[in-house]
Amino acid sequence: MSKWYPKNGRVIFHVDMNSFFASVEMAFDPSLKGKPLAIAGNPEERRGIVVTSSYEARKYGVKTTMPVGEARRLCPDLIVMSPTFERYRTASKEMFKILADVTPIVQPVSIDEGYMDITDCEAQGTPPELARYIQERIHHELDLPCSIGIAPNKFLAKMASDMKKPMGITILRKRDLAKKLWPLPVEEMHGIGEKTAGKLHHLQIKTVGELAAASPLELKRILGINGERLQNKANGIDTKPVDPEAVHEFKSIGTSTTLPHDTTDETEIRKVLRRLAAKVEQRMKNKQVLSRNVQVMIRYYDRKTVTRSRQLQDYMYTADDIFNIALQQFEAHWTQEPVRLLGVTAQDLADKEEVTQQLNIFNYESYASKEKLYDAIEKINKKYGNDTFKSLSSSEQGQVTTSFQKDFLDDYKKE
DNA sequence: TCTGGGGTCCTAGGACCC
DNA sequence: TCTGGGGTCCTAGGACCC
Repeated sequence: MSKWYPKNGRVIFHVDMNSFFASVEMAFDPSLKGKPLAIAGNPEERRGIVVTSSYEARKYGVKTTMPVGEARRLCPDLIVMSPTFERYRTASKEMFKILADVTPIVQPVSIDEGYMDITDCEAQGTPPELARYIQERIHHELDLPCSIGIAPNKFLAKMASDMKKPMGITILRKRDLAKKLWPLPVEEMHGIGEKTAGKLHHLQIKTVGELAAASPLELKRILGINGERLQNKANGIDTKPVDPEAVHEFKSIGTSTTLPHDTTDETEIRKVLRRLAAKVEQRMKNKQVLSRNVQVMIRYYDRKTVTRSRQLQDYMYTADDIFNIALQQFEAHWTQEPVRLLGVTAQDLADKEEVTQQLNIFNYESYASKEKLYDAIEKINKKYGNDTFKSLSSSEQGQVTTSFQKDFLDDYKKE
């Protein structure tokens, strides 16, 4: 067992659910099992692309992001279903519960995959035994297939989980690199997409092994700092820890929608923006965060896409605020050309609790006198409209005072 | 029937301050 | 009158991933 748990090394798992959405639907309705199934948006609303497909469908060449029409041509018996996200979220939670039974060091990276650091799980068995245990529990309890990669770091674990699907368990050690990793084409490496692969091909770098051995200066020239990182990964070097907290650290909350038809109708656009803003508000409320930056995204009929954002002085979260800023940004930058897609994103997020706490010193109790408070309310109403302040909860009142806090604090100190 | 919707990270230029 | 260099913030866009 000791060979598995090196003193200075780590043992990392990457757990990857196989064709997750399709598998969840099959677990929910077993009559779908063994059939070619695709989860896709509604073609009538121009959202008709394949999100996930079952292995049976993949045999026909059905692939993710393929338009439904094309998928049907390739596979006439294809069953096409709309996604039911509630089901996927529930299954995902159950899956992560099973992982958490093994170790608290679990980092979810998306709805259907996550990393685990099992270095300190020696008492529970060898890594292959543990992987088998996790895979079987997910299979028996949730009726879902997954693949697991076992490696000394996250990158290699990720590459490993990809090597055997479905229901694979793959060990990728440093000493296996030459045989298992280096022969792969660069575009199969996590972190290398179409553009980067193109640039590498230009330098006659076709395989991961060639990337590992390439000139660091050349790589830096064409890829910048990313060149060094990719080369390190190609050499099996990745020091990023499994971070269980990462999932709580949101950077943005956004939503977007492709319109059923391209439009230049401002009334319609306003309606859509309002709806998107309401959705963002709801999701911010669920996560208890405030935002200080709103971005609007406009995709035109020709798929040309622009984003315009605005940084604010104060944190906000209401649909009205989000909508007003988004609309203002839209109106300031729209070229009048037909719009295909609209998006609204709240950025520069902060924990509501933390912001409120910071503001607590500016709440009623802090003011030297009632007069001081009335004075503050008057100022706020003047800026935001009469009775605005009264209609807010105390924590919201705290937020509203942000922009005045400096004044107040100065006055307060004077007394 | 051409190409959805949710994100993260990085870069680069301009404004502004010292 | 001409003019450096560092740091930070803001904004827009690109690349990538699932």
